[in-house]
Amino acid sequence: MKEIYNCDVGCPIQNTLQVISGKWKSVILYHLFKFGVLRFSELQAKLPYVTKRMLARQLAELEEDNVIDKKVYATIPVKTEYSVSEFGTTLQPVIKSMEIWGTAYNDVYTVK
Amino acid sequence: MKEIYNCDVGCPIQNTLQVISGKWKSVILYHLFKFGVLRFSELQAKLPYVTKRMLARQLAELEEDNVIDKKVYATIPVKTEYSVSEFGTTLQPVIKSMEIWGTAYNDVYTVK
DNA sequence: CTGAATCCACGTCGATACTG
DNA sequence: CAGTATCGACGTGGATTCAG
Repeated sequence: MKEIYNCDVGCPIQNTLQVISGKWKSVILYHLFKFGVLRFSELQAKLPYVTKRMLARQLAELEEDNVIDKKVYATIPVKTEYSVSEFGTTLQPVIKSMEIWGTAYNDVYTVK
Repeated sequence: MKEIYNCDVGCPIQNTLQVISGKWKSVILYHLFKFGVLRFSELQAKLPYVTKRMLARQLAELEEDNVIDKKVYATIPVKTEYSVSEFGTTLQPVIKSMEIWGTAYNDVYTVK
């Protein structure tokens, strides 16, 4: 978590944005929900347009917010596994609704 | 719309992000869903931490994407009204799920 | 393989002032 | 009232390199 967007008028949306805003977080969560457990390199493959650096940063933030779990195997070479945490699963309806909308209106923005 | 996030692996989330990403868009939509029609100054009051400049920009983008409608009354002084468009209402489930989550986990990020 | 660290270009955003 | 224009500070993100 980096900052708190204040919004005195009472805006629950802000809370949600705190967790899933960030350029790629919701996409990462989408894939983790879909596949359960993914390694770093597997996530990279699924997000070809995200740099390693950015992916690492977004994952770190998600982990910091306890949305995902990270398991590191001290093998050589190292191997890591990411999965949605118990807390993170509460976000499933949000991601799901985004998926549904994005699927239904898939054609809206395919052409520039 | 500013750019297309490419994601060959088939990611409907990206489509949704195209429309509701942007720092304050989902919050704006949340308020518009809630109140139906809002003037510029009313939106400003509901988003005290957003500058006029940013609010105007986000509204312009939402309008450009046909998510909201803008009605200008050529009175003196000028008066504008914003409301969710017919297309924009399809986003209601997404915003709603964000609202539900943010309400349920309201306490998660109230303390730094 | 999975990152973290450094450097730097670029865009974003806030503050301020201005217009119709 | 509802914006737009300009400027400057700041953060973000990409490329590259290094490390465990």
